[in-house]
Parts: sequence; structure tokens; C-alpha cells
Amino acid sequence: MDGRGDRARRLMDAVRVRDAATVMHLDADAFFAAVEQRDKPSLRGKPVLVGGVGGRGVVSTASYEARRDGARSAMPMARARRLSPAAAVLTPRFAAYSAYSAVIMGVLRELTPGVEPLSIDEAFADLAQAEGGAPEPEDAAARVQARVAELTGLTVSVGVARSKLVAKIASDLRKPGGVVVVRPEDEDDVLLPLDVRVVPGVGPATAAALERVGVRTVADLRRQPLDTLTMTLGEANGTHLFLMSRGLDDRPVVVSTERKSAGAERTFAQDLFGRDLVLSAVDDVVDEALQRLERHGGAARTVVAKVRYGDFSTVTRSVTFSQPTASAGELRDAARRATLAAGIDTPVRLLGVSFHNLAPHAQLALDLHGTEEAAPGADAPVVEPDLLDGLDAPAGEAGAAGPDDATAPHADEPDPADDPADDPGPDLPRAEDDPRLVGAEKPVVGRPLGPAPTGRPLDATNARPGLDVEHATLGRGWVVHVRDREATVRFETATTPPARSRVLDLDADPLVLVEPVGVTPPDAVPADLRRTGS
DNA sequence: TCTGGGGTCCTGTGGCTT
DNA sequence: TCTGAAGCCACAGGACCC
Repeated sequence: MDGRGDRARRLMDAVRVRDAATVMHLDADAFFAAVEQRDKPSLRGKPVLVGGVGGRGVVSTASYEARRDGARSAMPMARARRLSPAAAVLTPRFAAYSAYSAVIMGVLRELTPGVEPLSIDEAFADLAQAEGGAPEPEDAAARVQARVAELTGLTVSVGVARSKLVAKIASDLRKPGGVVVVRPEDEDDVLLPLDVRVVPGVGPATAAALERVGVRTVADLRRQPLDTLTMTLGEANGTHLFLMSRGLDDRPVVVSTERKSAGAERTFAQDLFGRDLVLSAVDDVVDEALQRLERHGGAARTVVAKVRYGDFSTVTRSVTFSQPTASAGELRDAARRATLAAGIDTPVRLLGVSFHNLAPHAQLALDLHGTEEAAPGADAPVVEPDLLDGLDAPAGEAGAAGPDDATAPHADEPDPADDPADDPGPDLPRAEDDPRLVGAEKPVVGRPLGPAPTGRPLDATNARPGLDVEHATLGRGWVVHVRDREATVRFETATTPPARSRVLDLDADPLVLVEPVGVTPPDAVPADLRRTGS
């Protein structure tokens, strides 16, 4: 065997795969849409699209009914609506999804302490860590499904195998509501015929690169020498796929992972143009990013600004401090500088700000004792001086930010006359049929849309289809649409029968935006999943 | 058809230091 | 003093995931 073959052999020998199917992967089916159907009984069995309801929105999740019409995740919402014209289009309610997610993760933790949440609707569970030894995979999967259904009314798909890779692929094979257990001796039969695109890490670009060397299936992939894959896909990705095609994956189930970054970004309904407008919008995005940062340590050393232009090209620029800082002022300044460094001379579609190299507040207090009010430059980020000048320069004296920045030729202002006054929408919330709703979704230029604040009275400016509201006597319901001072609402919840929609005059019958009702967490319900004697 | 928003990870490049 | 190599780091862009 030559040196290259030796390398591949050493690589394979270094992987220690389990000898039994003890890694479970759980995936909630059409999660966002399923939660909406659960909380809104009138939508059960009907097509539902959850995602951005504005003109530039995309679909986060399509219910299975909408998928039958051809709607898919990541599809532009406008196209999904055309494919599924009867679908209810709803804005995401992350607070509700988080509550359901916590219940599902809790169900897994009843089974084993080794639970690794992957996202809001997915997790790995290490059955080998279960108290009393690993249960039978089919048993464990059935119990998890039953328990999730009992507590949330949702269905989940489960895969169990000896590795994360195969467990994840398996959970996707029989959606929705399926259980697929792949024992080691059956792995090749399951894996080899599959399209390479089912392998996690193979997206459109990698799939296209593989196609060029004749690889379409996992079997094709396995026939490729290690060198071919690393030359085609790079060292890390090539090595990864070489091993994955053989089911060689010994990544452990890790209970907690450290957050690496936190940020926010916003796409505007209309492109922004003009230095003042853009910088004002940056401030709003920074505010959101700072809130996230606060939840993940509170301090950061690197600030990255992202600017996407009207032609969808994207530029990022970063600013790094010598020490982490928790000063909102410093972080905000850095975000503004980085945005200017990226360039805002052409119309801006999206602005993003993210914080990296995170550090906890407490550590920061020691490290940066006394520097909070330090003179400019004491801990100055590394940027070109002309950008620093440009930020504070009076209009017309800006440096690299461009000569026209303070005198933008068409700096849009919010236009009160923009409010349409057309037909009311139909019963189900369909933004394109309800111009008021589209209008409400349009940001005041330079002021991106945030989540509607709860506790506020509902009106045409904060209405989004699907949000929870409460009426003094009619109780809880959800917004179908709002036109002027007239709101269409269905007063129903997860535990009521489907309700007809009602039209209310908001002056006579005010409604308040409220938080979603939670679901009962598993530790509040007596159960013993671990010992059910099989 | 016209492309969200939250992230992680990898790669190529270039500067700095030894 | 100059030069090249190697290692490290920061940066920017891109692919990918849900």
C-alpha cells in the first residue's frame, strides 16, 4: 500500500465507533407550523406557512398540508403563497416555540442525562448514559414519541444508530412521526443508496462539486479516494466526507456547548440609502445584538458589521479591541465604524452586527478595571484613521465614508400617505390580500421591525398575523388581520374548540398583545419513562 | 423565484514575529 | 542587515445548518 492509502487507513483506524445503536436523534415534524396548528385549532388540517410576512420574507416552516402544494422551507414567501394560495401565513412566535422545545428536551432528559440540543426542534440523546443501562432503541423511541404527544400534542421523528451521523439521517427517513433504528450491520444497506445531499454538511455547493467528479450517492462517495475528496472539497470537508461515507463518526453527545458569537441582522422592506439613515438603522440592530450579547456573557472583543446591498452582494468588516469590552458605547461605535468601512455608498438591503470572542462580564470587570471612561484611543480598535475621522466629522467633511453621505439624494422618509385603504382580507391571514397588514409590516425606513411588544394595545402598526391577543371578556385569541381600527380575531387556544373569526372595533373592544400560553413541562407531570418494564 | 435570521466552521490571504 | 521559512493570528468571505 502506498503512502496515501496508509493515510486513509490511519484515518479510519483512529475512529472509534460504538458497537450498538445508542445514539438517538429526535426531530420535531414541521415544528413551527405544528405549534401554530396546535395553538390555533381552526388551522388544524389546513395549510400553514410560518415565516416573514413582508415582501421579502421567506418560509421558515411549511405545514405538511402546504408541502403537498409544493411550498418548502427557505422558499420566498411570495412564491409559497402562489403555490399554496389557501395557506394561512403567520409570523413566527419564538416564545411559543421555545416553550414547546423545552418540554421536548425535558422528555429526552427523562430518558437520559446525555442530551445535546442541536436547535430549537432537534436534539441528540445518548442512550448509553441512561440510568440502568441503555434501553432497547425501539422502546425508547416509542416512549419519547408517546410522551411528547401526551404533553404537547406534537409528533416527532426519531432515528437511533451507533453514530450521530446515521441517527440523524435515520430520523429523516420516515417523517413525520417515524422511528428508524439502524443497527451497525444494516448501516451499508441504509446509507449506500442515499443521495449525498442527505449527508449533513453537503449543501448545494458541495453537492455541485461532487457532481463534477461523478458523485451522486453515498456509494459513489465511498468509491472516491481520500486525496480526490480533499483536493475537491478542501482538507476538512474532504476528510469528513471520506469518513462519513463509511459511517465512521465518533463525535460524542455533548451536553453543553459554549456560545461563540451573538448578533442580529435586519433586512429592510425597502433599501436604505444615505449615511444618517443607515447609521440610525445600525443603532437599532446594535440594540438587538447587545440584548443577545447580554444573555451570552455580556462582553466581546470583536465586532463584525455585515452590509448586503441591493444587488445581494455582501461585505463584512470587523473591528477588534485589544481586550473584551462590555461598554455599549464602545461596541456601538465599533459597529458604526465597521459598517462605514464596509461602505454604504449604494443602497443597503440588510444590516447585521455580531459580536465574537465573547467573554463574561465578571472577567471583564477585572480585565478592564477603570477603562470604561478611558480617553479615546486607550483601548481603541484597529481601524484606519480616516474612518475614525469620518464618523465624527461634520456633514460634508466625512473621510472614507464618502462625500455624499450626509446629503443623500433620496434619503427616504416614512410616508404617512403610504397607508393603503383597500379591501379587508379574507378570513385566514393572507398578507397579500390585506394591504393594511403588508403596510404594517413595512418598516418605517431606517427603523427595522422588531417583534411586536407584548402588553401593548393592538393596532394596525404592531399587528402581525398569528400573534396572541387578549380581550377583557372574550379571553385569549390570535390576530387574523387588522385594518384601520378593525381587528379580525379568532378567540381560540390549544385547549378550546376551533373558533369562528370575529371582527372587533378596537375603539370599543381594545385588545392587548400577550405572551403565548406555555405548555406543561414534563417535570410537572408524574411519569417514569426509565422503568416501564418491557 | 429572488433569495430571513440565528448561528458554526472552514479556507485563503496577508501581516507580524521568531 | 537582509532573507526565507514557519507559526500564529486577524480578517473576509463563503458554505452550511435549522
